[in-house]
Amino acid sequence: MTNQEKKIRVRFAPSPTGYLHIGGLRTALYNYLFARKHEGVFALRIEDTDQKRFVAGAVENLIKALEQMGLNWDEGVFEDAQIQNIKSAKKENSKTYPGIIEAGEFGPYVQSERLELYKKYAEQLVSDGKAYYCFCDSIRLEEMREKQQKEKLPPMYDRYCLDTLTPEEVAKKLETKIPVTIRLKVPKNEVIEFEDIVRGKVKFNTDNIDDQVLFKSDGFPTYHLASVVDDHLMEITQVIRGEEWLPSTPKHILLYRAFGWQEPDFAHIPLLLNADKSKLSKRQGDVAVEDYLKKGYLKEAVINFVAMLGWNEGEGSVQEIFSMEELIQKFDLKKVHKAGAVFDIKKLDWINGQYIKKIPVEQLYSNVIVFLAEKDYFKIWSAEHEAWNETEKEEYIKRVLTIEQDRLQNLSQVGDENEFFFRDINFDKKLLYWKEMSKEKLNYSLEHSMEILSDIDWENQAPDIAINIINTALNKDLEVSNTINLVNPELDENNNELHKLSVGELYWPLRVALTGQQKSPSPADCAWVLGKKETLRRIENALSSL
RNA sequence: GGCGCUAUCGUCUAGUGGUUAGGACACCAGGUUUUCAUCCUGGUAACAGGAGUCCGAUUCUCCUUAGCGCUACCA
Repeated sequence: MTNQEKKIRVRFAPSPTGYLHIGGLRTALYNYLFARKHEGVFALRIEDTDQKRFVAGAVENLIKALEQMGLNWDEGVFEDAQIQNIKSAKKENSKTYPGIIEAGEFGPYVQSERLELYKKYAEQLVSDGKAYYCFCDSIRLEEMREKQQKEKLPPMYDRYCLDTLTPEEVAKKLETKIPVTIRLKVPKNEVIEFEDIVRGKVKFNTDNIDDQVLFKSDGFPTYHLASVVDDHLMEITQVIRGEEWLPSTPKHILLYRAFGWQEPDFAHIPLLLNADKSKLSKRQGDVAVEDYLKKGYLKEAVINFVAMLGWNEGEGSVQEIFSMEELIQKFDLKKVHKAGAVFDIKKLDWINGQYIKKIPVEQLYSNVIVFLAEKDYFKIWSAEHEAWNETEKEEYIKRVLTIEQDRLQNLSQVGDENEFFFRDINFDKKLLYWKEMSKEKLNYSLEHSMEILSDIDWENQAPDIAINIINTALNKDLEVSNTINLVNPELDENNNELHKLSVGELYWPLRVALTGQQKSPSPADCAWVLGKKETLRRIENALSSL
């Protein structure tokens, strides 16, 4: 039976190193889409076989981020809150991670809880003559490699322990508790060929493959052994993973063969790249999914963006925006690209804007609030600032705006590290306006922002003006009663007119809701002056008044 | 160094043995806009190079080049 004919089972198997990498998200997404499309199972397994890299809370972070992005999985590791939705009858608390629950028939799903298993299989390979014990220490290995490099030879294990040790010597050494590893005995001059779903035929000669360590002296397996054993035991049918694993795939195939197991299908998806085409890294921007969420990107937009990096439906399609349902329906591993894709944040911004336009106004208000609150620059709603009195706030505002002015004047000197700051407050446009504005005008908006906000009879004025403004924003064609519905979705949940309000238009109702005025500083700035509590109160009040 | 993968506008990509090589982002220009995360119209811009197969190659083959990945008791 081919893997395609079996019940489709795929997995995302991250190693918990702190956070969910954006590239990891895409790998998880492709697995998820493939599983859902074929009505298969999507599992989450934790590959924590490197003790040195242990990071507290990483597993929890991973689960949380995946959950936040709307990728739900069927078996593997879960957090408490998710577990009621999981069908599997078998649920157990993780032995290593407090608060983590493992559900599914193929557990444990945490590799550090499967050590005995790997040991058993590694030893089986030794007794079958497919692997061997190695007692070489790191010093010898290092010297060996140095020598090989000097001689311009590929650095590979020289089989010292296989070639020189007699079975008796091995047995003796085993008893003495000298650190020992188990290495795969890679056959000589054999061609390993396999059909990769995205790349087609790929060939490797075993002469270039090192006798990989399978089982480490600390009692943990390496990735190679653990993933092969687990994928087989968990009945994984397609291994969908990053391209960086392509060179080690022949090792894995050798392992499947040594065990006499059927290989899964492999799909090696292209890398995500920095602007300079190197593998996407922390150095050149955010790589953690949670960072993007924090900046106000919508999860739908991030998913949409990441899905299109290396895949599209082809056939001349010009569609750019896909819902998760559409992605599931249209996703095809064969349409995944071979070449890496540069992660271009500008396109994400645009996609995000498309999604912002679609979401209901009411939700958008809260989104704006979140967005404002998360601005790096306007760190205004911390406990510290909430406690400030008006004078302190004014002082602070003036100070910040002065800095802003300086920054504007020195725009050309600002380096890449401030890109985020400028993007967030749309500096290109702001710069133009400010350049044109006279000093007095600038002062006007500064000094009067406080005045406006304190003087107006906001309670009475705001609602009327809001209706007017919104009417204007909507091309003046709509009845006032309609408009009320637009702004208060609860009155008519099916009112899709809501979607007609554009992002820009949102600023007007928001301004009026906050200030009761048609002319005022930016709503963003007003919200900042008012503080989070008051801002929310005024928005709610405006909504209910309508 | 060795092995492998990859190669269409700046970026994400569509596409074909014969096309004005299409779309989107970005960019530029113009317009719209009561400042803001508005909108509209238009424009610039690509088949890495060289052989071969063919009447014809961006498309098929080979080579070169470039980029990237891997080359650990990391994953």
